[in-house]
Order: sequence, then structure tokens, then C-alpha cells
Amino acid sequence: MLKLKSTTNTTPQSQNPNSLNPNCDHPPSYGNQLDDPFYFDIANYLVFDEDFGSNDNISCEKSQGVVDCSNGSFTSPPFANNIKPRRVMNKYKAQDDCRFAFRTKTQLEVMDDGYKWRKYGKKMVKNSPNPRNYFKCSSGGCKVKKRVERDCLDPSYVITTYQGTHNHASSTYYCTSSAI
DNA sequence: CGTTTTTGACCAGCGC
DNA sequence: GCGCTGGTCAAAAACG
Repeated sequence: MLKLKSTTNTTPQSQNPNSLNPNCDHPPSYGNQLDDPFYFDIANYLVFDEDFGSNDNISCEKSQGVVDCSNGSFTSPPFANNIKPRRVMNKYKAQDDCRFAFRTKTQLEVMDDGYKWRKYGKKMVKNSPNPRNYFKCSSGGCKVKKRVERDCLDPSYVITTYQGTHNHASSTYYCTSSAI
């Protein structure tokens, strides 16, 4: 279960992105940007289906496109120069996983989601001035991974992509949301 | 001293 | 087949 660190919950249920996220059982919430060092603002999110990577219409780069929380529609990827998507995720299609990406407005480089992660890679990626960080869940036997990178077009946003489902409870639990 | 992070090397998939 | 790219590995360094 994905649990995002926050202090308040004012997210309208109608805009709850977690209703689409198998890794998350309650809505992350909106804190106060001035007072809360863990403030974040989930602006956009995207759920990948099981065939992600085997579908020509979906690609890693396109995953940085967004789904509007208000109506669930897919919008154009935020690339200004019509970069041709490549199918770079094919090698994962046989894995038993699901993927969930979301874009958050936060000052933090990596948000605390209640799980313990071990960083195993950092890579500069094409078309982005910001590095992409790779993490594995440090719980034994849990194969969940996540990627974290700053939005190349708006560095105030962080794009986080989770891959897989945790086979254990979170090690710490911060969220005070009443929607659990 | 055990754990985590860093970072260059390596590998596999894809397009040409 | 070759080059480019993203993802992962693993040894060394840093950290607590």
C-alpha cells in the first residue's frame, strides 16, 4: 500500500487518484505548502495497464504524459518537440507487476511514502536536464521498484513511477487521512 | 562495522 | 549489424 506522508486531507473524493492505484488504498492529501515541509500536491497521475510495454500506443516517454485528475482523460505528453516515443519497457512485460505514475508538486527530491527504499541507480536521461533515480524496496523478498525524477518542463514537479505491488505492510505509517 | 549511496560499466531492446 | 538509450549491477566510498 502506498502511503504518502502528509498532515491533512482536503482532497475531494471525486478526484481521488488512488481509486485507480492498486498500490494505494486511500487518497494522499494536500498539506499547507508554507507550513508543512512534506507538502505535496498531486497534480497528475497515470495508471499503466497490464499490457504496458506491449502496446505500441504506450511508451516510457508517453508515461510522462498525464491524466487529468478531474476527468481522467489522457493529455499530451509535456514534450515540446514531438519526440518520437520508443518502446523501452518491453523487457518488463512478462513480470507480474502493475505500474502507477503520478506527478506531484513538492520541494522534496524523494517523498516519504512509508516504505523503506534502497537506491540502486541514478541516470541522466535524454531530453531532461534532471537525473532519474532508481529505487528498490529494501524489504526482503519485495520486488517493488520506483523511479523518481523531476519534471523536465516544470522542475517544481516530481514524477514518481511505482512498479509492482508490495507483499508486506509499510514499515512506517505517516498518513493521517481518515479515508483509510 | 553494517548499511546505504554513488557512479562507471555492462546489458538488452529498439530503430535505422 | 551498429549505435543509442534506459535499466541494472556491483565495487568503492560515504555515512551513521
